[in-house]
Amino acid sequence: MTGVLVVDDDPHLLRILKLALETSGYAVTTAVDGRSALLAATQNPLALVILDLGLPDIDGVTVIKELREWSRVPVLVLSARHTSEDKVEALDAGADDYLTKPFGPDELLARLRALLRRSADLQAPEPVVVTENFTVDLAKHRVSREGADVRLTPIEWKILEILVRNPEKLITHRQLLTDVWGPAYAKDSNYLRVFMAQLRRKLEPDTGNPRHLLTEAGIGYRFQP
Amino acid sequence: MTGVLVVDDDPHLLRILKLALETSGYAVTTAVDGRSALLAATQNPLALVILDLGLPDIDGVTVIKELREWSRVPVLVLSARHTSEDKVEALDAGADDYLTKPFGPDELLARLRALLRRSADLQAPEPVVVTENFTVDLAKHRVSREGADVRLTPIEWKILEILVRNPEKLITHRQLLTDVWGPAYAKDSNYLRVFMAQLRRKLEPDTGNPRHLLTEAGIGYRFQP
DNA sequence: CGCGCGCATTAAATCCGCGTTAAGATTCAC
DNA sequence: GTGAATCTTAACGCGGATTTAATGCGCGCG
Repeated sequence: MTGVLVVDDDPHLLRILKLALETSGYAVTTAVDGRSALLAATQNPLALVILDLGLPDIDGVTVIKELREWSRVPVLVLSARHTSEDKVEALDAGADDYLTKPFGPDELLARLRALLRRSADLQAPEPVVVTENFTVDLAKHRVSREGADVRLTPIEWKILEILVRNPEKLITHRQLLTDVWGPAYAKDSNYLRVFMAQLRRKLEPDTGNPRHLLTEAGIGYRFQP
Repeated sequence: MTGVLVVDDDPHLLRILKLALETSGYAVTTAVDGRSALLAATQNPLALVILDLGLPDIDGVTVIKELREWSRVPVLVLSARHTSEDKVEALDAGADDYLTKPFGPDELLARLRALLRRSADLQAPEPVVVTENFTVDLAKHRVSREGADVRLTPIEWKILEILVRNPEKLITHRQLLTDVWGPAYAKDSNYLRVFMAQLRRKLEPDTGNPRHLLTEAGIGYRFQP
């Protein structure tokens, strides 16, 4: 089943969209503001995001940019604003399509199909990441080591997921902190140290010499498959 | 250079589009009907097709379908028809985007960038700077020399990043100091000497005769790829 | 020729971030 | 309400990164 995240602050429109999408066979999760949208995006396996730009808490373009820091999921923008500047800004921030209200449900669904068709090309048919010591199944929210399941707490999972979704890429303290605890905690990296230690204790054979969850002193962490 | 095929039966609009695209740095080929469009698509290496639906010989949707028989090149449709049915038909035939006339050139270019960005993911996502002695991967925050990773400290990385992001450009002491240490340190260039020495020791084969990290006496430093 | 200036290089001293642990605080299930 | 799991907070030692200082080199200039 294809997972779609719909973000809109209008509960009415949200209901309609959810219904229409579910009727067409998509698995829909919803969010009503930017913060919870970004949260939901880390916690669900998504094939596409439908994003209304007019959100109560964060500017929609900012949501796109933050999402693009670590995800390439296709983003279809809805907006009441129809000037060229608005469209250019959203598209250049990382959106894939821009649909102005009011719009017909048929067109929305067709554009959605077009985006999914295009991104199906690069959908790595492997939501499972394997290392010689442990395996991570993004879709199933599961981690196992030597055949046995490893129990991860929510925060541990979230950190691991962000790192694993960006193999070999250096993820900064700032990004991890804001994605897990919110922007208010962007400075305090003590949390990270504690939880990275936990993760390594659970996943690394030798916590003193980590082979997959690497520290980049002063900057962040990196996952090495 | 990115190749774009523009198909439109209106010579005036065709000229305008060609000019706008070439100004933006694309290599443009043109066609005025469906038959020659399909022919041109077989003969040129294309990154994208801009297709007007109102063609004299073949129906535009048919053109898309025929093209899709053998090519997955992104197709951006232009059309004067703005009903849902038209859009759905074109998108489901294989188009990636549908823009109704009249449209602003800015929006067209933004949508085109969005499509190219998406399809670029499929090919080679390598924002890497290479010299004959070392390579710098900005996205992954990685530097390697002769295949082996080079460990850089945060400050070393920051300096290198600034230089590498501006190849051949002269960066002043002042700019490097303020970007790395903050405006308060804008005067003291001793820091820079120490760290440039470190960088050269790690990256240059002959630190006495640097080939890539050059000193511009009295002014600043320069990166030469 | 001697002097001063800016740069490169090195080594020592200082400082800070990291990993680690463990003790409260909080949340959640029942 | 109780207990277990999880999160927060604080403290400490270590190693590496940054800072600081000292030295040598090349060049222009008096």
